[in-house]
Amino acid sequence: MVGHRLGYVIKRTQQVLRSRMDEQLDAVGVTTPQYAALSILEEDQGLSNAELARRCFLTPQTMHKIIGGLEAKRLVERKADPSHGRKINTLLTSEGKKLLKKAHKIVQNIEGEMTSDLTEEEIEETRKNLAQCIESLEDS
Amino acid sequence: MVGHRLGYVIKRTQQVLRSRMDEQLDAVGVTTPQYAALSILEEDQGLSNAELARRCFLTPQTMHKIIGGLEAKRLVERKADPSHGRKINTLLTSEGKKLLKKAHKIVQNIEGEMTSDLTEEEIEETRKNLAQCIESLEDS
DNA sequence: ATTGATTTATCAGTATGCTGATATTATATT
DNA sequence: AATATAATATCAGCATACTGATAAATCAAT
Repeated sequence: MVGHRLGYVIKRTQQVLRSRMDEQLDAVGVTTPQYAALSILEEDQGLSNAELARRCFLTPQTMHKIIGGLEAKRLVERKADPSHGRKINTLLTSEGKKLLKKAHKIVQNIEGEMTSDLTEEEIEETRKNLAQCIESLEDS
Repeated sequence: MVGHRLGYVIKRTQQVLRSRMDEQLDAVGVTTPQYAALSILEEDQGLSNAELARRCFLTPQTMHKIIGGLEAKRLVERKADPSHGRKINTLLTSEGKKLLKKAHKIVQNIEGEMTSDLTEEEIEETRKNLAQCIESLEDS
């Protein structure tokens, strides 16, 4: 039976988590990937599309579309890099910053729900083991 | 920092796992969701589109497209249910069955790589904790 | 038996996420 | 300085994966 494999459980967990996030982030009008991009921009204002894509582990083409959506909603704005003829820097607008505060609360809440029946040790153990899985997959 | 949260690590693990699967399943000509659908069909021949969607936790609309792709590759065939005027049952072709055997080996191999630096106890612990996460999210 | 609710298949539209392709700018090499 | 390499932006196309909508068949309940 396929449902017993660790890979299956990882996939299913991500799927349910993503579903909850999309559901509840809808209240502030963004999707989960859009939230992720905004969060990275909050840590590092003015990243280019290519840099943002690398931070989110996405292709530049995918990130280009995500930024397009955020721009249409006026949550980010793009300005040509003064010291570079090709880079276009992306910046959070004040609306974007405001929205992000609400979004963070929503996501923290979901994460809290998710781990509500685990001890701190169990959470840390799981995090550590999954990090090891990532490393092993990347080395292979 | 966002990179420290359990939800982030779950997402990243699933992303790398999916990437390895897409990469290596390409050798037999299927995508990861197509492989998943074929695997369910192997356990239960002749499921309808709606039933298959529920088993894979996908919408019927999404599954409809996936089956369409598999049908075009002659890995499955669809036959009207004799005792039902609307259901269309999906069955693995002999090519589908043959391909699935190779695909299973590929996926088992990747899963083995992924967990190669974990003990059986760590794998079981991780599986159990993630299953708890799913339950908590579903209850919320 | 007719009505009403559910199930199923499937069309259309949007948002990811990928590969492939192209053009432009920067950078490194000679 | 000229050329090759790399980085960046962005177009197009395909495969998921979602919601919304519609039509047809089944089932439940009077």
